Amino acid sequence: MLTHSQIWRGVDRLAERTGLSPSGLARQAGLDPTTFNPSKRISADGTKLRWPSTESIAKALAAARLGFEDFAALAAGAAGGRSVPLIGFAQAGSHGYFDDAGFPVGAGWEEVRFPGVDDEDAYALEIAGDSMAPVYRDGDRIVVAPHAAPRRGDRVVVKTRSGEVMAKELGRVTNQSVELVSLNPAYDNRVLDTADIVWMARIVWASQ
Amino acid sequence: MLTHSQIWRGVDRLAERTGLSPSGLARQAGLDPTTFNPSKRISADGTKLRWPSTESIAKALAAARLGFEDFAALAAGAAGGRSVPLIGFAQAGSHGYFDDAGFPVGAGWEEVRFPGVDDEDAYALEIAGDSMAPVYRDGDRIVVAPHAAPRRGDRVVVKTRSGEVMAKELGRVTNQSVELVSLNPAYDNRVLDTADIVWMARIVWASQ
DNA sequence: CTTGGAAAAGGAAAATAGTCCTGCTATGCA
DNA sequence: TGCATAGCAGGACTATTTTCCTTTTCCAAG
Repeated sequence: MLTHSQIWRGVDRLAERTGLSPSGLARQAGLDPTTFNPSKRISADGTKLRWPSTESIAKALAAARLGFEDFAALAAGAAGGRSVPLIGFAQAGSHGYFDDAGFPVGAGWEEVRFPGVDDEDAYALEIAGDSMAPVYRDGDRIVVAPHAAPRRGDRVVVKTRSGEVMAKELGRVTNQSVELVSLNPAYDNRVLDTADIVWMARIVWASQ
Repeated sequence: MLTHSQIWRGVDRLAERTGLSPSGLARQAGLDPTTFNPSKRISADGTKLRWPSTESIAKALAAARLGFEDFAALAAGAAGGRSVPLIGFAQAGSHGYFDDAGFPVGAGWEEVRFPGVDDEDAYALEIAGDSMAPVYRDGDRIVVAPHAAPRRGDRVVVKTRSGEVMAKELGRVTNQSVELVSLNPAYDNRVLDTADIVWMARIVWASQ
Protein backbone atom coordinates (compact mmCIF):
# COMPACT_ATOMS: atom_id res chain seq x y z
CA MET A 1 0.00 0.00 0.00
CA LEU A 2 1.31 3.42 -0.92
CA THR A 3 -0.77 6.55 -0.61
CA HIS A 4 -0.43 10.02 -2.04
CA SER A 5 0.17 11.56 1.38
CA GLN A 6 2.74 8.91 2.24
CA ILE A 7 4.95 9.59 -0.74
CA TRP A 8 4.89 13.33 -0.16
CA ARG A 9 5.58 12.88 3.52
CA GLY A 10 8.56 10.79 2.45
CA VAL A 11 9.80 13.65 0.29
CA ASP A 12 9.32 16.17 3.11
CA ARG A 13 11.14 14.00 5.62
CA LEU A 14 13.90 13.33 3.15
CA ALA A 15 14.41 17.08 2.78
CA GLU A 16 14.27 17.60 6.52
CA ARG A 17 16.81 14.85 7.11
CA THR A 18 19.19 16.42 4.65
CA GLY A 19 18.77 19.80 6.30
CA LEU A 20 17.04 21.33 3.30
CA SER A 21 13.65 22.66 2.33
CA PRO A 22 11.65 20.74 -0.29
CA SER A 23 12.70 23.25 -2.92
CA GLY A 24 16.29 23.13 -1.74
CA LEU A 25 16.29 19.36 -2.06
CA ALA A 26 14.92 19.62 -5.60
CA ARG A 27 17.63 22.09 -6.56
CA GLN A 28 20.29 19.90 -5.00
CA ALA A 29 18.97 16.98 -7.03
CA GLY A 30 19.29 18.92 -10.27
CA LEU A 31 15.53 19.32 -10.63
CA ASP A 32 13.45 22.43 -10.95
CA PRO A 33 13.12 24.00 -7.47
CA THR A 34 9.34 23.99 -7.75
CA THR A 35 9.09 20.25 -8.46
CA PHE A 36 8.30 19.38 -4.85
CA ASN A 37 6.29 22.54 -4.14
CA PRO A 38 3.16 21.92 -2.08
CA SER A 39 1.27 23.68 -4.86
CA LYS A 40 2.31 20.91 -7.28
CA ARG A 41 0.90 18.09 -5.17
CA ILE A 42 -2.64 18.58 -6.36
CA SER A 43 -3.87 19.71 -9.76
CA ALA A 44 -4.64 23.37 -10.39
CA ASP A 45 -8.38 22.83 -10.13
CA GLY A 46 -7.91 20.86 -6.94
CA THR A 47 -9.70 17.76 -8.19
CA LYS A 48 -6.76 15.51 -8.93
CA LEU A 49 -3.78 14.30 -6.96
CA ARG A 50 -0.33 14.82 -8.44
CA TRP A 51 2.43 12.32 -7.72
CA PRO A 52 6.16 12.85 -8.04
CA SER A 53 7.76 10.70 -10.71
CA THR A 54 9.99 7.84 -9.66
CA GLU A 55 12.81 9.45 -11.58
CA SER A 56 12.54 12.59 -9.44
CA ILE A 57 12.52 10.44 -6.31
CA ALA A 58 15.62 8.67 -7.56
CA LYS A 59 17.42 11.96 -8.17
CA ALA A 60 16.42 13.29 -4.76
CA LEU A 61 17.70 10.10 -3.10
CA ALA A 62 21.01 10.38 -4.94
CA ALA A 63 21.35 13.97 -3.73
CA ALA A 64 20.51 12.98 -0.16
CA ARG A 65 22.71 9.89 -0.35
CA LEU A 66 19.96 7.69 0.99
CA GLY A 67 18.81 4.23 -0.06
CA PHE A 68 15.40 3.36 -1.41
CA GLU A 69 14.58 1.21 1.59
CA ASP A 70 15.35 4.06 3.94
CA PHE A 71 13.11 6.33 1.90
CA ALA A 72 10.32 3.75 2.13
CA ALA A 73 10.74 3.75 5.90
CA LEU A 74 10.46 7.54 5.94
CA ALA A 75 7.35 7.44 3.77
CA ALA A 76 5.66 4.63 5.68
CA GLY A 77 5.90 6.79 8.77
CA ALA A 78 7.62 4.40 11.14
CA ALA A 79 10.46 6.22 12.81
CA GLY A 80 13.99 4.96 13.39
CA GLY A 81 15.87 2.11 11.88
CA ARG A 82 18.84 2.11 9.57
CA SER A 83 20.51 -0.05 7.00
CA VAL A 84 23.54 -1.72 8.51
CA PRO A 85 26.27 -3.65 6.74
CA LEU A 86 26.86 -7.29 7.60
CA ILE A 87 30.25 -9.01 7.87
CA GLY A 88 31.59 -12.23 9.38
CA PHE A 89 32.91 -12.15 12.92
CA ALA A 90 36.09 -13.92 11.88
CA GLN A 91 36.86 -11.12 9.48
CA ALA A 92 36.31 -8.54 12.17
CA GLY A 93 39.68 -9.38 13.67
CA SER A 94 41.61 -9.07 10.48
CA HIS A 95 43.00 -5.77 9.39
CA GLY A 96 41.24 -3.54 6.92
CA TYR A 97 37.68 -4.00 8.04
CA PHE A 98 37.65 -1.49 10.86
CA ASP A 99 39.23 1.86 11.38
CA ASP A 100 40.73 2.91 14.68
CA ALA A 101 37.44 4.20 15.99
CA GLY A 102 35.66 0.88 15.52
CA PHE A 103 33.69 1.80 12.43
CA PRO A 104 33.58 -0.66 9.56
CA VAL A 105 35.31 0.56 6.43
CA GLY A 106 34.88 -0.46 2.82
CA ALA A 107 31.66 -1.46 1.16
CA GLY A 108 30.11 -4.37 -0.70
CA TRP A 109 28.65 -6.00 2.37
CA GLU A 110 25.14 -7.27 2.48
CA GLU A 111 22.88 -4.58 3.84
CA VAL A 112 20.15 -5.34 6.34
CA ARG A 113 17.67 -2.93 7.91
CA PHE A 114 17.10 -2.71 11.64
CA PRO A 115 14.48 -0.94 13.70
CA GLY A 116 15.48 1.11 16.69
CA VAL A 117 19.05 1.49 15.48
CA ASP A 118 19.77 5.16 14.99
CA ASP A 119 23.53 4.91 15.12
CA GLU A 120 24.91 6.12 11.79
CA ASP A 121 27.78 3.67 11.97
CA ALA A 122 25.98 0.57 13.20
CA TYR A 123 26.91 -2.71 11.58
CA ALA A 124 26.15 -6.41 11.92
CA LEU A 125 28.51 -9.26 12.69
CA GLU A 126 28.01 -12.94 12.08
CA ILE A 127 29.18 -15.24 14.85
CA ALA A 128 31.63 -18.01 13.94
CA GLY A 129 32.28 -20.84 16.36
CA ASP A 130 30.82 -21.60 19.76
CA SER A 131 33.18 -19.69 22.01
CA MET A 132 30.34 -17.38 22.98
CA ALA A 133 27.71 -20.05 23.53
CA PRO A 134 25.14 -20.37 24.93
CA VAL A 135 24.25 -16.72 24.49
CA TYR A 136 25.51 -16.48 20.88
CA ARG A 137 25.67 -19.56 18.72
CA ASP A 138 27.44 -20.27 15.47
CA GLY A 139 25.74 -18.36 12.64
CA ASP A 140 23.93 -15.94 14.91
CA ARG A 141 24.01 -12.34 13.84
CA ILE A 142 24.54 -9.44 16.19
CA VAL A 143 24.05 -5.76 15.46
CA VAL A 144 26.45 -3.41 17.20
CA ALA A 145 26.33 0.36 17.66
CA PRO A 146 29.77 1.91 18.10
CA HIS A 147 28.43 5.27 19.23
CA ALA A 148 26.25 3.97 22.04
CA ALA A 149 27.84 4.34 25.45
CA PRO A 150 27.82 0.86 26.98
CA ARG A 151 26.94 0.42 30.62
CA ARG A 152 27.64 -2.34 33.08
CA GLY A 153 25.66 -5.42 32.13
CA ASP A 154 25.49 -4.52 28.46
CA ARG A 155 26.91 -6.96 25.97
CA VAL A 156 29.72 -5.46 23.96
CA VAL A 157 32.18 -6.21 21.19
CA VAL A 158 35.72 -5.19 22.08
CA LYS A 159 38.80 -4.85 19.93
CA THR A 160 42.14 -4.90 21.72
CA ARG A 161 45.46 -3.45 20.72
CA SER A 162 46.69 -6.92 19.82
CA GLY A 163 43.95 -7.21 17.21
CA GLU A 164 41.62 -9.54 19.09
CA VAL A 165 37.89 -9.03 18.60
CA MET A 166 35.56 -10.54 21.18
CA ALA A 167 31.99 -10.35 22.45
CA LYS A 168 31.65 -10.11 26.23
CA GLU A 169 29.41 -8.72 28.91
CA LEU A 170 30.64 -5.47 30.40
CA GLY A 171 31.57 -5.78 34.06
CA ARG A 172 33.19 -3.31 36.43
CA VAL A 173 34.62 -0.25 34.73
CA THR A 174 37.23 1.99 36.33
CA ASN A 175 39.50 4.68 34.98
CA GLN A 176 42.36 2.26 34.47
CA SER A 177 40.68 -1.04 33.65
CA VAL A 178 37.61 -2.70 32.20
CA GLU A 179 36.28 -6.04 33.37
CA LEU A 180 34.82 -8.25 30.66
CA VAL A 181 32.62 -11.13 31.79
CA SER A 182 32.74 -14.11 29.47
CA LEU A 183 29.47 -15.22 27.95
CA ASN A 184 30.72 -18.79 27.88
CA PRO A 185 31.43 -20.13 31.38
CA ALA A 186 34.20 -22.27 29.95
CA TYR A 187 36.21 -19.16 29.26
CA ASP A 188 37.69 -16.95 31.95
CA ASN A 189 36.69 -13.38 32.59
CA ARG A 190 39.25 -10.81 31.61
CA VAL A 191 40.37 -7.50 32.93
CA LEU A 192 41.81 -5.24 30.26
CA ASP A 193 43.79 -2.11 30.73
CA THR A 194 41.86 0.84 29.34
CA ALA A 195 44.82 1.69 27.13
CA ASP A 196 44.69 -1.74 25.52
CA ILE A 197 41.16 -1.25 24.22
CA VAL A 198 41.04 0.15 20.70
CA TRP A 199 37.28 0.40 20.64
CA MET A 200 34.19 -0.99 22.32
CA ALA A 201 30.72 -1.18 20.73
CA ARG A 202 27.43 -2.08 22.34
CA ILE A 203 25.44 -5.03 20.98
CA VAL A 204 21.88 -3.87 20.33
CA TRP A 205 20.27 -6.83 18.56
CA ALA A 206 20.98 -10.54 18.35
CA SER A 207 19.41 -13.36 16.39
CA GLN A 208 18.44 -16.25 18.63
CA MET B 1 20.05 5.49 -4.18
CA LEU B 2 17.45 4.18 -6.58
CA THR B 3 18.33 3.04 -10.06
CA HIS B 4 16.29 2.43 -13.17
CA SER B 5 17.01 -1.30 -13.10
CA GLN B 6 16.14 -1.50 -9.41
CA ILE B 7 12.68 -0.07 -9.77
CA TRP B 8 11.85 -2.37 -12.68
CA ARG B 9 13.26 -5.36 -10.88
CA GLY B 10 10.97 -4.39 -8.02
CA VAL B 11 8.00 -4.43 -10.39
CA ASP B 12 9.00 -7.81 -11.83
CA ARG B 13 9.46 -9.34 -8.40
CA LEU B 14 6.19 -7.86 -7.22
CA ALA B 15 4.44 -9.55 -10.13
CA GLU B 16 6.24 -12.82 -9.50
CA ARG B 17 5.34 -12.73 -5.82
CA THR B 18 1.70 -12.24 -6.69
CA GLY B 19 1.85 -15.11 -9.16
CA LEU B 20 1.27 -12.88 -12.17
CA SER B 21 3.17 -11.68 -15.20
CA PRO B 22 4.05 -7.98 -15.39
CA SER B 23 1.14 -7.41 -17.76
CA GLY B 24 -1.15 -9.46 -15.54
CA LEU B 25 -0.19 -7.33 -12.56
CA ALA B 26 -0.92 -4.15 -14.49
CA ARG B 27 -4.36 -5.45 -15.48
CA GLN B 28 -5.06 -6.48 -11.88
CA ALA B 29 -4.10 -2.98 -10.77
CA GLY B 30 -6.58 -1.39 -13.17
CA LEU B 31 -3.84 -0.11 -15.43
CA ASP B 32 -3.28 -0.71 -19.10
CA PRO B 33 -1.73 -4.19 -19.50
CA THR B 34 1.18 -2.76 -21.47
CA THR B 35 2.20 -0.28 -18.77
CA PHE B 36 4.90 -2.56 -17.38
CA ASN B 37 5.91 -4.04 -20.75
CA PRO B 38 9.66 -4.44 -21.14
CA SER B 39 9.31 -2.43 -24.34
CA LYS B 40 8.11 0.55 -22.28
CA ARG B 41 11.15 0.61 -20.06
CA ILE B 42 13.34 2.41 -22.55
CA SER B 43 12.36 5.01 -25.14
CA ALA B 44 11.59 3.93 -28.70
CA ASP B 45 14.95 5.12 -30.00
CA GLY B 46 16.69 3.34 -27.14
CA THR B 47 18.50 6.43 -25.90
CA LYS B 48 16.43 7.28 -22.85
CA LEU B 49 15.35 5.34 -19.78
CA ARG B 50 11.65 5.23 -18.95
CA TRP B 51 10.46 5.05 -15.37
CA PRO B 52 7.08 3.91 -14.13
CA SER B 53 5.07 6.63 -12.39
CA THR B 54 4.70 6.56 -8.64
CA GLU B 55 0.95 6.35 -9.07
CA SER B 56 1.29 3.16 -11.13
CA ILE B 57 3.52 1.66 -8.45
CA ALA B 58 0.96 2.60 -5.83
CA LYS B 59 -1.85 0.92 -7.78
CA ALA B 60 0.24 -2.20 -8.33
CA LEU B 61 1.03 -2.38 -4.62
CA ALA B 62 -2.64 -2.05 -3.75
CA ALA B 63 -3.44 -4.90 -6.13
CA ALA B 64 -0.68 -7.07 -4.68
CA ARG B 65 -1.59 -6.08 -1.11
CA LEU B 66 1.97 -5.25 -0.28
CA GLY B 67 3.47 -2.34 1.66
CA PHE B 68 5.82 0.26 0.28
CA GLU B 69 8.65 -0.87 2.53
CA ASP B 70 8.33 -4.43 1.29
CA PHE B 71 8.41 -3.18 -2.28
CA ALA B 72 11.57 -1.24 -1.50
CA ALA B 73 13.11 -4.43 -0.16
CA LEU B 74 12.18 -6.24 -3.38
CA ALA B 75 13.64 -3.45 -5.49
CA ALA B 76 16.81 -3.08 -3.48
CA GLY B 77 17.49 -6.73 -4.16
CA ALA B 78 18.26 -7.84 -0.65
CA ALA B 79 16.40 -11.06 -0.02
CA GLY B 80 14.32 -11.92 3.00
CA GLY B 81 12.93 -9.76 5.73
CA ARG B 82 9.35 -8.83 6.50
CA SER B 83 7.36 -6.20 8.27
CA VAL B 84 6.30 -7.48 11.65
CA PRO B 85 3.82 -5.93 14.08
CA LEU B 86 4.94 -4.93 17.56
CA ILE B 87 2.94 -5.30 20.77
CA GLY B 88 3.66 -5.32 24.49
CA PHE B 89 4.38 -8.59 26.18
CA ALA B 90 1.85 -7.86 28.91
CA GLN B 91 -0.88 -7.59 26.31
CA ALA B 92 0.12 -10.88 24.80
CA GLY B 93 -1.55 -12.74 27.65
CA SER B 94 -4.83 -10.91 27.38
CA HIS B 95 -7.53 -12.14 25.09
CA GLY B 96 -8.08 -10.76 21.64
CA TYR B 97 -4.51 -10.31 20.53
CA PHE B 98 -3.85 -13.86 19.36
CA ASP B 99 -5.88 -16.48 17.65
CA ASP B 100 -5.74 -20.13 18.59
CA ALA B 101 -2.83 -20.82 16.27
CA GLY B 102 -0.62 -18.18 17.87
CA PHE B 103 -0.92 -15.55 15.20
CA PRO B 104 -1.52 -11.97 16.22
CA VAL B 105 -4.88 -10.63 15.17
CA GLY B 106 -6.06 -7.08 14.67
CA ALA B 107 -4.01 -4.21 13.34
CA GLY B 108 -2.82 -0.78 14.35
CA TRP B 109 0.42 -1.98 15.85
CA GLU B 110 3.66 -0.32 15.08
CA GLU B 111 5.31 -2.09 12.17
CA VAL B 112 9.00 -2.84 12.13
CA ARG B 113 11.00 -4.57 9.42
CA PHE B 114 13.34 -7.46 10.13
CA PRO B 115 15.95 -9.19 8.01
CA GLY B 116 16.04 -12.95 7.79
CA VAL B 117 12.46 -13.28 8.93
CA ASP B 118 10.48 -14.99 6.20
CA ASP B 119 7.63 -16.13 8.37
CA GLU B 120 4.44 -14.52 7.06
CA ASP B 121 3.00 -14.28 10.57
CA ALA B 122 6.06 -13.14 12.49
CA TYR B 123 5.52 -10.46 15.12
CA ALA B 124 7.47 -8.62 17.79
CA LEU B 125 6.86 -8.52 21.53
CA GLU B 126 8.09 -6.02 24.06
CA ILE B 127 9.31 -7.45 27.34
CA ALA B 128 7.75 -6.07 30.54
CA GLY B 129 9.35 -6.79 33.90
CA ASP B 130 12.48 -8.68 34.80
CA SER B 131 11.14 -12.19 35.19
CA MET B 132 13.18 -13.25 32.16
CA ALA B 133 16.40 -11.50 33.14
CA PRO B 134 19.26 -11.65 32.52
CA VAL B 135 18.61 -12.87 29.01
CA TYR B 136 15.71 -10.51 28.36
CA ARG B 137 15.45 -7.28 30.21
CA ASP B 138 12.60 -4.85 30.68
CA GLY B 139 11.93 -3.01 27.41
CA ASP B 140 13.76 -5.50 25.24
CA ARG B 141 12.00 -6.49 22.06
CA ILE B 142 11.89 -10.01 20.74
CA VAL B 143 10.74 -11.15 17.30
CA VAL B 144 8.96 -14.48 17.17
CA ALA B 145 8.11 -16.73 14.24
CA PRO B 146 5.08 -18.95 14.88
CA HIS B 147 5.69 -21.13 11.84
CA ALA B 148 9.28 -22.04 12.63
CA ALA B 149 9.64 -25.49 14.19
CA PRO B 150 11.50 -24.93 17.45
CA ARG B 151 14.21 -27.38 18.49
CA ARG B 152 15.77 -28.14 21.80
CA GLY B 153 17.84 -25.20 22.98
CA ASP B 154 15.82 -22.66 21.06
CA ARG B 155 14.19 -19.86 22.95
CA VAL B 156 10.44 -19.88 22.58
CA VAL B 157 7.29 -18.05 23.56
CA VAL B 158 4.58 -20.39 24.82
CA LYS B 159 0.91 -19.79 25.45
CA THR B 160 -0.84 -22.22 27.74
CA ARG B 161 -4.48 -23.16 27.98
CA SER B 162 -4.82 -21.08 31.11
CA GLY B 163 -3.86 -17.99 29.11
CA GLU B 164 -0.31 -17.61 30.40
CA VAL B 165 2.27 -16.32 27.91
CA MET B 166 5.93 -16.88 28.76
CA ALA B 167 9.38 -16.89 27.19
CA LYS B 168 11.53 -19.93 27.99
CA GLU B 169 14.23 -22.11 26.55
CA LEU B 170 12.98 -25.33 25.03
CA GLY B 171 14.21 -28.41 26.88
CA ARG B 172 13.33 -32.07 26.47
CA VAL B 173 10.35 -32.69 24.22
CA THR B 174 8.37 -35.93 24.25
CA ASN B 175 5.02 -36.90 22.86
CA GLN B 176 3.24 -36.14 26.08
CA SER B 177 5.20 -33.32 27.61
CA VAL B 178 7.45 -30.35 26.92
CA GLU B 179 10.14 -29.18 29.29
CA LEU B 180 10.64 -25.42 29.48
CA VAL B 181 13.88 -24.20 31.03
CA SER B 182 13.53 -20.86 32.76
CA LEU B 183 15.72 -18.04 31.51
CA ASN B 184 15.81 -16.56 35.01
CA PRO B 185 17.45 -18.94 37.52
CA ALA B 186 15.17 -17.57 40.22
CA TYR B 187 12.22 -19.22 38.52
CA ASP B 188 11.71 -22.95 38.32
CA ASN B 189 11.73 -24.95 35.16
CA ARG B 190 8.35 -26.25 34.09
CA VAL B 191 7.11 -29.36 32.41
CA LEU B 192 3.89 -28.81 30.52
CA ASP B 193 1.55 -31.40 29.15
CA THR B 194 1.47 -31.18 25.37
CA ALA B 195 -2.29 -30.76 25.52
CA ASP B 196 -1.93 -27.66 27.72
CA ILE B 197 0.08 -25.79 25.11
CA VAL B 198 -2.07 -23.66 22.84
CA TRP B 199 0.85 -22.56 20.69
CA MET B 200 4.61 -22.23 20.75
CA ALA B 201 6.64 -19.78 18.65
CA ARG B 202 10.40 -19.57 18.20
CA ILE B 203 12.23 -16.38 19.13
CA VAL B 204 14.38 -15.33 16.19
CA TRP B 205 15.69 -11.92 17.20
CA ALA B 206 16.19 -10.10 20.48
CA SER B 207 17.31 -6.61 21.35
CA GLN B 208 20.14 -6.66 23.88
C1' DC C 1 -0.57 -28.94 -37.42
C1' DT C 2 -3.99 -25.82 -36.00
C1' DT C 3 -6.05 -22.84 -32.69
C1' DG C 4 -7.00 -20.01 -28.71
C1' DG C 5 -5.17 -17.09 -25.22
C1' DA C 6 -1.81 -14.43 -22.89
C1' DA C 7 2.30 -11.64 -23.25
C1' DA C 8 4.68 -8.42 -25.49
C1' DA C 9 6.30 -5.04 -29.53
C1' DG C 10 5.37 -0.86 -31.80
C1' DG C 11 3.17 3.51 -32.73
C1' DA C 12 -0.15 7.54 -32.21
C1' DA C 13 -3.31 10.08 -29.06
C1' DA C 14 -4.34 11.59 -24.40
C1' DA C 15 -3.07 12.46 -19.70
C1' DT C 16 0.13 13.91 -16.40
C1' DA C 17 4.53 15.62 -14.39
C1' DG C 18 8.46 18.72 -14.99
C1' DT C 19 10.22 23.18 -16.51
C1' DC C 20 10.28 28.00 -17.04
C1' DC C 21 8.40 32.28 -15.98
C1' DT C 22 6.38 36.07 -13.00
C1' DG C 23 4.99 37.74 -8.65
C1' DC C 24 4.35 37.63 -3.60
C1' DT C 25 6.01 36.93 1.23
C1' DA C 26 9.23 36.07 4.89
C1' DT C 27 13.76 36.31 6.63
C1' DG C 28 18.43 37.78 7.40
C1' DC C 29 21.91 41.35 6.86
C1' DA C 30 23.95 45.87 6.28
C1' DT D 1 14.81 51.20 6.48
C1' DG D 2 16.50 49.19 2.35
C1' DC D 3 18.12 45.21 0.02
C1' DA D 4 19.13 40.48 -1.28
C1' DT D 5 17.84 35.82 -1.02
C1' DA D 6 15.04 31.68 -0.31
C1' DG D 7 10.55 29.56 -0.41
C1' DC D 8 6.32 29.13 -2.47
C1' DA D 9 1.86 30.13 -5.52
C1' DG D 10 0.08 30.23 -10.00
C1' DG D 11 0.04 29.77 -15.01
C1' DA D 12 1.74 28.55 -19.75
C1' DC D 13 4.69 25.47 -22.12
C1' DT D 14 7.45 21.22 -22.77
C1' DA D 15 8.63 16.49 -21.83
C1' DT D 16 7.40 12.09 -20.41
C1' DT D 17 4.16 8.47 -19.25
C1' DT D 18 -0.08 6.15 -19.85
C1' DT D 19 -3.59 4.68 -22.72
C1' DC D 20 -5.50 2.75 -26.78
C1' DC D 21 -4.92 0.49 -30.89
C1' DT D 22 -2.99 -3.15 -34.04
C1' DT D 23 0.30 -6.73 -34.90
C1' DT D 24 3.54 -10.33 -33.60
C1' DT D 25 5.41 -13.94 -30.69
C1' DC D 26 5.03 -17.60 -27.60
C1' DC D 27 2.91 -21.53 -25.39
C1' DA D 28 -0.25 -25.10 -24.38
C1' DA D 29 -4.46 -27.68 -25.59
C1' DG D 30 -7.06 -29.94 -28.98
